[in-house]
Amino acid sequence: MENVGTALAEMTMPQISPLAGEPIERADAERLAGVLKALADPARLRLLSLIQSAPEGEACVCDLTAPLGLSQPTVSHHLRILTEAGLLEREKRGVWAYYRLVPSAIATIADLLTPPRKRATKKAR
Amino acid sequence: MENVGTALAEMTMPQISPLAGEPIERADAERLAGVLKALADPARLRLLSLIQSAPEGEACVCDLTAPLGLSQPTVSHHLRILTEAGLLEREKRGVWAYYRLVPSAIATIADLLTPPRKRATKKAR
DNA sequence: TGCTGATATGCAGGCGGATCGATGCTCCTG
DNA sequence: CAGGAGCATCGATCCGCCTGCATATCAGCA
Repeated sequence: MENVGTALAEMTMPQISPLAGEPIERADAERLAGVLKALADPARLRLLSLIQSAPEGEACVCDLTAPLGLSQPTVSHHLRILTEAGLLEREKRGVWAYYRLVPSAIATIADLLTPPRKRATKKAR
Repeated sequence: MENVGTALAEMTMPQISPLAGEPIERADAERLAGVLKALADPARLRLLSLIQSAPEGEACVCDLTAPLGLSQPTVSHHLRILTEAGLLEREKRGVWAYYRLVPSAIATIADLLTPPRKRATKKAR
């Protein structure tokens, strides 16, 4: 799984809804599962939460290792996975790498999981 | 991970939002990750989709093995995981076991993932 | 009661992933 | 330019999980 971020974009376009009327295809299921796999980890959920609640909505690696209780390589690893999933964006300023979350990405996932009833016509939001 | 279904219920009550104002705790992150792990599998996503799109919104194991291309024990295994996660409910009628999905469960997850903007009320917990 | 069909469970192989220590790379600073 | 700090990558280890085969369990039926 190299670049799931594009996979998320591809799912957003045709507006695939796993819980809509028709069964999803194997490829779509694998794409969505890939993004969900990135979310389905306690450390990564806490990372997203920590970054979102940071002062400017952004945080660098050195700010995240301590609260998580994980080593710096491990934190970098998780941030990499979240970034490749399209959930985080990375901006390097000087020696620091600042991460902030991509709001539309998570909103898209929430949308995909929302039962069809609530998804009125098409592109909500 | 024995009973994630109750975990989802516990998360629903205090209305934990991983992307709300405050960072989530380790235990909450693990509970949510547990439910997301149940979702983060192509076979299980397709199972949910197949069951939802079935005639009466329900399906038995024998109807699901063929479309998935997986063995019957494997399908039973996945259905078990989804059921323990609180995403499916099982009803045994005669020799068959009918599965249907719990709408509120997935709606809850989608809600938890929805960015804080849309969730006006700030439950201080 | 004995048989058959539908499901569930046990067991084992194999793969992917989470983690850490060591190391390399880049940029700032003196 | 040399040293140091912040991060990413590499290699290795350990654990969990997906899968199938074999088997057990249960309900209906002759």
